[in-house]
Amino acid sequence: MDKRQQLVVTAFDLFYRHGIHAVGINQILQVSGVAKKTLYHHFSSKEALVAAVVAYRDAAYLEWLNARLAEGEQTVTGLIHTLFMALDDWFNDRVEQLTTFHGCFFINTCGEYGEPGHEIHRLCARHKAAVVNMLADYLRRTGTAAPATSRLAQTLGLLKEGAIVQAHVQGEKRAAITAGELALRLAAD
Amino acid sequence: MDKRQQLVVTAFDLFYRHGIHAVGINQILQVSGVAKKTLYHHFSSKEALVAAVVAYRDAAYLEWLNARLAEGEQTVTGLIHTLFMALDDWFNDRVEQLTTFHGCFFINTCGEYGEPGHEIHRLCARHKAAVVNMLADYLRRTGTAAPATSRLAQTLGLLKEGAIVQAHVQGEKRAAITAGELALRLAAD
DNA sequence: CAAGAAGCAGACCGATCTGTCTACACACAG
DNA sequence: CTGTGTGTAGACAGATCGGTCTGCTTCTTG
Repeated sequence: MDKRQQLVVTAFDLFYRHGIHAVGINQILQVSGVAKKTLYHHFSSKEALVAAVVAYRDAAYLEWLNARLAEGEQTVTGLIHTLFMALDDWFNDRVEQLTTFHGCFFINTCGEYGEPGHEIHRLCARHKAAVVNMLADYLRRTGTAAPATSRLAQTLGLLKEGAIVQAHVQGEKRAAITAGELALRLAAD
Repeated sequence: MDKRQQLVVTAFDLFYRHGIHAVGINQILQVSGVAKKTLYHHFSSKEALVAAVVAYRDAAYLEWLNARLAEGEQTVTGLIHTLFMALDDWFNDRVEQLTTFHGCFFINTCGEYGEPGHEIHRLCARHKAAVVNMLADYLRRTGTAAPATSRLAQTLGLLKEGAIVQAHVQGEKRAAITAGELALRLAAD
């Protein structure tokens, strides 16, 4: 793994656990064992590193979710079941790929970059849109009618965010199961 | 307004807008026009101030929500309608009492204090539990059966968190309306 | 071989961080 | 009258912040 990747992975780990503004550059350097000069060779500023970390998590999360959805049954109910079982695995730390659950990195990050116009905030918004798009794609493949897919994908997204927040803030680790049952009831109409 | 309250209100405003770790003590002092000695007279540390700010927002939010729910129709569907209309007002900045919408302060704060054992995190969890309890209380008064009330209150809580996240991260200001429709469909069963 | 990219350690910069302290002012209760 | 509580302004301390820079090494590539 090259130094750039080492920095991004280490920074993600620390940012995810403690928040972005709570973690200093020097801490990232110490943990990753990379020299300061090297960091500023790859990134023009801390914020550029933050952007790279968001992009890294974006790619990792979408890859994981896509793999999970692809291996499930390709029906509407099958997809919903697969989605919320995947979330349940995540909440209960059965996915090494995503590291220990500390809520949604993108939601947490938007808490620190609250202005909707900020670049970091926009990257987070784009991630959430990408997730809903992915869900819509899978729904479309099941043969659901077009207007219903995007509406259902939005609904699943809303339930997913709600479950993540309840799992993180309240420690309600069964939130994915609950949300999945709600989703099935809503999709039945 | 005494100096202690001035500090808390100013700190909340800055924390809510920019995040907690991004705002320094000196900035709070400058904006509030309070002396540093006075701050440390009332609070033993920045974290003690943070705790007071969380408690302040907790009280303010619960008071607002309670007032809104009380003036609505006391039926299940009436309550759901009232709840999500209130959220819609919040998301679209029609509630001066809550200041400009920047997502949920408690969710944002949990992003910065990710460890579930941390005192600040626990205060946020308690707030979320208090909201669900309030919803359950109102549902109970409509004459709904006991086991159904707590389940429905949890569901409403999940939809509420999902709507808040979508409204903040995605800028989807209609999220409360969407979530309200879902809630009505779920409650109809 | 030469050049440049990528790496190291860490000194250094000015700014800012949380928190302490001095010195003084005013109000109010015993 | 005299302490106590609440307040002011701001110097100060020690640590840490993001970021720059020097000097040196190693690898790769034209």
